[in-house]
Amino acid sequence: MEQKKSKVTIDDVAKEAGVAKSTVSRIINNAPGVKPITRQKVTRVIEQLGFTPNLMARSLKTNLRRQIALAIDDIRNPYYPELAWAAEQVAKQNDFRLVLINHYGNPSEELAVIRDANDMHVDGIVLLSISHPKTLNPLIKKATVPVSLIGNYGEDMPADTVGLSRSEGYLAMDHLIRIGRRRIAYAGGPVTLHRGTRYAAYEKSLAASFMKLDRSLVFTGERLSLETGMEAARYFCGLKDRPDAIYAANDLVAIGVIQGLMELGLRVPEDVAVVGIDDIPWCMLTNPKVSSVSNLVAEMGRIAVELLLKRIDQSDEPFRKVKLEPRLIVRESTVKSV
Amino acid sequence: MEQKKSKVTIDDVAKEAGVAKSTVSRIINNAPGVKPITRQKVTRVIEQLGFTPNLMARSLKTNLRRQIALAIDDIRNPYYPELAWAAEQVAKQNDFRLVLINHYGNPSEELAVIRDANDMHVDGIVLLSISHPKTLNPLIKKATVPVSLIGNYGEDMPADTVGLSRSEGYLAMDHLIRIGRRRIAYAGGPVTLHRGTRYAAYEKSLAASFMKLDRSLVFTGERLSLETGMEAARYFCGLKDRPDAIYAANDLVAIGVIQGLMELGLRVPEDVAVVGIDDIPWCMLTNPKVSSVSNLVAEMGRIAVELLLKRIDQSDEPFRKVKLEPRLIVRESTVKSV
DNA sequence: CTGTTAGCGCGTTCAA
DNA sequence: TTGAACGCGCTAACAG
Repeated sequence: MEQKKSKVTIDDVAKEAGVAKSTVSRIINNAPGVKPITRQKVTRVIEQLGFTPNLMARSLKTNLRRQIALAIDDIRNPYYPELAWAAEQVAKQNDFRLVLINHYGNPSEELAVIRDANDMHVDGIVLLSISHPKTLNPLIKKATVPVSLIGNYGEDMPADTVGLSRSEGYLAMDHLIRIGRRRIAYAGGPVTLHRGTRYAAYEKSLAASFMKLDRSLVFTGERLSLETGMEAARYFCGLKDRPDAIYAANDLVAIGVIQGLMELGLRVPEDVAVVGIDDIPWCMLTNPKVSSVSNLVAEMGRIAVELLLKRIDQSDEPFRKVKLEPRLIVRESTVKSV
Repeated sequence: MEQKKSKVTIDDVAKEAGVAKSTVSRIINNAPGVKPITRQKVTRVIEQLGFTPNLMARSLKTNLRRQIALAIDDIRNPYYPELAWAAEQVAKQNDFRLVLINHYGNPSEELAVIRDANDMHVDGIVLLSISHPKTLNPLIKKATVPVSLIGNYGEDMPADTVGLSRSEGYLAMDHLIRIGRRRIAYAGGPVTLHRGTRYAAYEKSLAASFMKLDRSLVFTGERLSLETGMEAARYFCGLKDRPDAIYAANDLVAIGVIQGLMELGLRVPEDVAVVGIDDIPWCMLTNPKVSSVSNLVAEMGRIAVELLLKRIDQSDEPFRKVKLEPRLIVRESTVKSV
């Protein structure tokens, strides 16, 4: 009765059914060439004994673990639950489990994820790298399991990749310019983040519209957080020549900016239009609701896992680089609601 | 060069170093009784060959996988990232990984998690059950790995448990009553959720204050969502005798209620005070910020994992039932900001 | 202090 | 169609 921890093995089944364990093995793996009679008999015994194969032993043989890892910087970032959810969905559909790893954007931890790949019971890794260390490439090459990357990396990465066809920033900037804003400011974190593409989009968009870059309109805080946004708002309001629009490096910053502006008595979007990036769920909860650019995070998670599973299954195809088109979502922080 | 997938084994190391593999085993497990000289030599070879032990084989022997599962209903619920994060932290500190499972509050899926425990590479399960099926108890008894429960269950659950010392609802209701509100409404989902404790707190608190229960002040939607909150707001505003306070079953509902009320031209908290439960991060982003009751979700996650790891390590101690005290957090949706 | 040996539970030849 | 035997890579006795 109290055999809580005792596991019934394939041998127990074989003995009980009066067959060899290889026969049982064939049956649990749906292998052909087993007389229906035998199959039925053994199946009954399996039910009866409540046998389930020991995956550890099986993995040792097959070298397949039916698990993949999802390595992101911090699940608490509102950006990720959608991603993790989508990834887990696809994994589950294929009878894989998902191991969650937070690497905190710490370059060494990001690398450790790959290096420790074989120390984990995983058949592959979905990695979203923030810092994108230069050593990533060689490390992936040496990895014992395939890696699927989310984000935009160099073309030479030896991994399947799903990213955006162009920086979300261009859509955000285009939008601000198109609604007639002329003094557009940038609020973000260190420019190295996201490999600078979000900031680069700022400079390039300005140039493309023949607007000159005003360094005083660039605010960079420590992290992409609400606090940074609020500091940015205070900073911009202190300027003699206030911006009439702010392009924030992500929604958290955008929301902080909006709160900061409103606390200082400014109206959004009338006085200052604000646009963010990521389209996190919070965008729809604030007042005004935040215009943002969606990078289709759930879609990326889904595709990244699909690519990974495909490669685990068959690893000799050329690497695929999937590009998604970011999508502008106009809400109330840039255009007065009708 | 292109040996990406080939793994060097303990035998390779042994051969290369000219020792027996048991010696290598001792070294990688930091077992005592190895001459420093030998240890150094072998260590060098390990480095050189880039050997890392095959965990599958090790697990097969030790029956320890160094992985635990975290089963919650849906990671997209804003309530959970904190929990998942805390759980992963503790796991990582103990050199365990965390497998994420969404069971969608689906009773059968909740049960399947436990039933499939041995089909997963996990040493234990942290389970947060929403529906709390009656068959949970016997299933946990039969499980092959220990289970650690988050939430409030019966005292007879054969598992370590971390829950709250009393329903968060009492704190919320106390608060509303104490700030002088007399017509307090309830907005939530099906009363069966959370085993009804959040609604029960509503009735009991009213009774304890000698306020009579008015059925017209109880609104129950389909799910605990923003939409439900907005519907509730519209419903309550349509009443001839409007409530002056609303106790929402969770923060999502509370935020929806607030949005709904404000769209209808009511002031929060002046006309109607609103309090939620869970203290999700969003509470601090809205305007007004939402008063809520924190159930210390990160703390619960941390403790649940600690209890689980302790039991994995030593399974014969009596089950521990940890109770945490929920905490009221007063923000702007109940008391006018100073 | 180190080597030899025997499994852990399963999949997979190869014979029968 | 089935069975016997071997080995995946590792740990854990037991010798030496």
